[in-house]
Amino acid sequence: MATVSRVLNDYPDVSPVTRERVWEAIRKEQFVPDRTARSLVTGRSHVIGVILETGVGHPDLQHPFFQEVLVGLRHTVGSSAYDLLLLNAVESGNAFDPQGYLRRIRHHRVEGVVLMGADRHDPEIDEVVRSGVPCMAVDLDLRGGRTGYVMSDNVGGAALAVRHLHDLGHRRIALIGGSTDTKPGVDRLLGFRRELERLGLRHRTDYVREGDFYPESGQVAMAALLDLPGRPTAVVAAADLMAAGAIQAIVDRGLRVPDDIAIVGFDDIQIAPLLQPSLTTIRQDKRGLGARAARTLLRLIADPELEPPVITLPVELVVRESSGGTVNSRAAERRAKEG
Amino acid sequence: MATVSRVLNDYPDVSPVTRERVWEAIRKEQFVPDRTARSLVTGRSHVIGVILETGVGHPDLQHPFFQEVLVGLRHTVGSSAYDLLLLNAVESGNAFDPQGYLRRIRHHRVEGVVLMGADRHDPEIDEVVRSGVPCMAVDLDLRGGRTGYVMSDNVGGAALAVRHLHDLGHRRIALIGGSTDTKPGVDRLLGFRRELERLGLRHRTDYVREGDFYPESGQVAMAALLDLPGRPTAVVAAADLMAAGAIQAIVDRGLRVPDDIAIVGFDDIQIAPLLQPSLTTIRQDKRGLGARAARTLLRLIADPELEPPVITLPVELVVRESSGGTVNSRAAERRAKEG
DNA sequence: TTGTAAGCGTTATCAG
DNA sequence: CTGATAACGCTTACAA
Repeated sequence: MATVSRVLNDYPDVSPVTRERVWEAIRKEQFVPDRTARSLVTGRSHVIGVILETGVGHPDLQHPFFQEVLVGLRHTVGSSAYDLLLLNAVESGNAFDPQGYLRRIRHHRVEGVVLMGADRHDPEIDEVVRSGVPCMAVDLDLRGGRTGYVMSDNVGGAALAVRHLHDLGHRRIALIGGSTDTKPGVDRLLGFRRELERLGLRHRTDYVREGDFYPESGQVAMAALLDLPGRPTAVVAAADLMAAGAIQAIVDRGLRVPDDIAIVGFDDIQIAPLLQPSLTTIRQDKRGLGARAARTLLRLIADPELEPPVITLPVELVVRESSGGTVNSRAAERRAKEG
Repeated sequence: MATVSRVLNDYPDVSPVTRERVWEAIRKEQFVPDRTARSLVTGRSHVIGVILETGVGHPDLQHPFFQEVLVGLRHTVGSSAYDLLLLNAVESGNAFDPQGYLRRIRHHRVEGVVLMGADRHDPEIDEVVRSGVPCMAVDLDLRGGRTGYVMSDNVGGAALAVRHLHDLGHRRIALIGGSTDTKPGVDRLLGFRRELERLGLRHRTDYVREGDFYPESGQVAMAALLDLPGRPTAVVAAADLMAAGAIQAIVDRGLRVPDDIAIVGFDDIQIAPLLQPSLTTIRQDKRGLGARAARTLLRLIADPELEPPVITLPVELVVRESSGGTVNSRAAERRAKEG
């Protein structure tokens, strides 16, 4: 029995002959080691938990951004010996079953947790972070003894978007920002402001609207911007979905993108190139975020001494039609003159 | 010890006083029952596996359709005492760790499996189906002693799309079908053909193209259709993403939707209303598919005698701009005359 | 109604 | 190098 265990775990102190005999038997019996029993004694589970907050209105699992992050996660985790457990926030009916995240984590002996789309101030999340279980957050600035995070260069990305529009001759640039409850929301706003300043453009507070990363909010914000006296000629949206909503609002008014209003999005989700017009956007390396979070988490699990890092991934401007950046810049010059 | 167990499991034979004392202690100690230990003795894990095939090119987790199904799954499973384990297809580096699905399932003592986006002829999938573990497939016609499936009324949906276009006056209707390797692909083709026949329309084989449910294939197929002598005036795409690709192809030629070509999609994914023009489509109840699969699976797990069912969910025509169905039907009459 | 004791399938610790 | 044996934390007879 013990020898079988040794063979299974690749321990060196087994004679080649015995080893082969054991493998033989394992194959013949179709033997699969039982994870539960092993977990019981080792304390390890080979399971990584994923917390992806499920609001009633906006299950974040549904936001294309997180889906792509999840793909990266899955891929990286999959090539290790771990599996992903989707931790549900929903309460169970049964009284003894763990309800909170932390309880579920302990229950399943989850070895590490990836946190996405969760509320930074949720006490449950706090509990998890403090628990000492290794955690990596994505797009969420959570820190702790065993908790780090991965995030795109949101400040730089927003600045990039502004600069691009400025280069195209735009001077009246507005922002449909993300929720300022979130770090990405705050950082994109910051990058937007800074670049405006750096370029010597006037900063109009009525040119800044706050959305929630989803289409409707982009549509509403855009409608408001269009009502402004001296409406903007260009808009940076802090998420592609909001950009899509904004385009809707523009088209609804009988205006055109990019001729009347230029749009730059953020994320470069799968459908960005499929929109009409195709969306100029700041590309986040979504899979990279997932992969990086996973890789770091695995290291955090393996090495208890490792200091949880804060990782920033670069972003990239992808020029398509919605900014008018692909056509010749005759119009740009005109706009620049108009100020 | 045993008494604690009894309290935890809500057994009746515990005095109210003792029961309360135990709960008290549990709360005080922040005690969380260990799932691994319990699993070891009960043989149950409270874990449902999810197989979502990850091709290199098209991780299906990335298809919006499956994402929404997953939301439904998660929600339903979450309100029971189960958690979802994402089973990775990727092989692990470690020799003893389970590689195939079935091994991973046994390894984790997964109680039931939801199958999505997998290849019907994959021997690994076959293994799982034959294993006797309760399974429910979504959009996949897998049957077995303990395996059933849930699927939309694809035949009816395709027919609905054709009829809608016919009602609008179209007579030259083409199909960008899904992969005929898949049941939905076959069924949508079938529905398309049948309805054409029923309406007494001629069936042109060059009006039927096969795609793979992703945008590029829609674009390619549409380009081919546009090259046809006597090109169609309307196209049914067997997936919204393909419809989006088709619209691209049309716009690229300087043609317009729906004026030159009307389009109807399939799925009603999140971004369908955000496309320009917004997409007329056949709505699948994606969350319903997930929820139904989950509910049925839970029953299958609870009752070993239960015959695994085949469930069909109704679909619904959602009229938006891309079919020209929202505008007045002057054009429709004209087209009808032209035949 | 409660406590005692025997497993569940592994790994880890010891002798041999 | 290999075979016993004791945990791991829980459930479940079985006794008390």
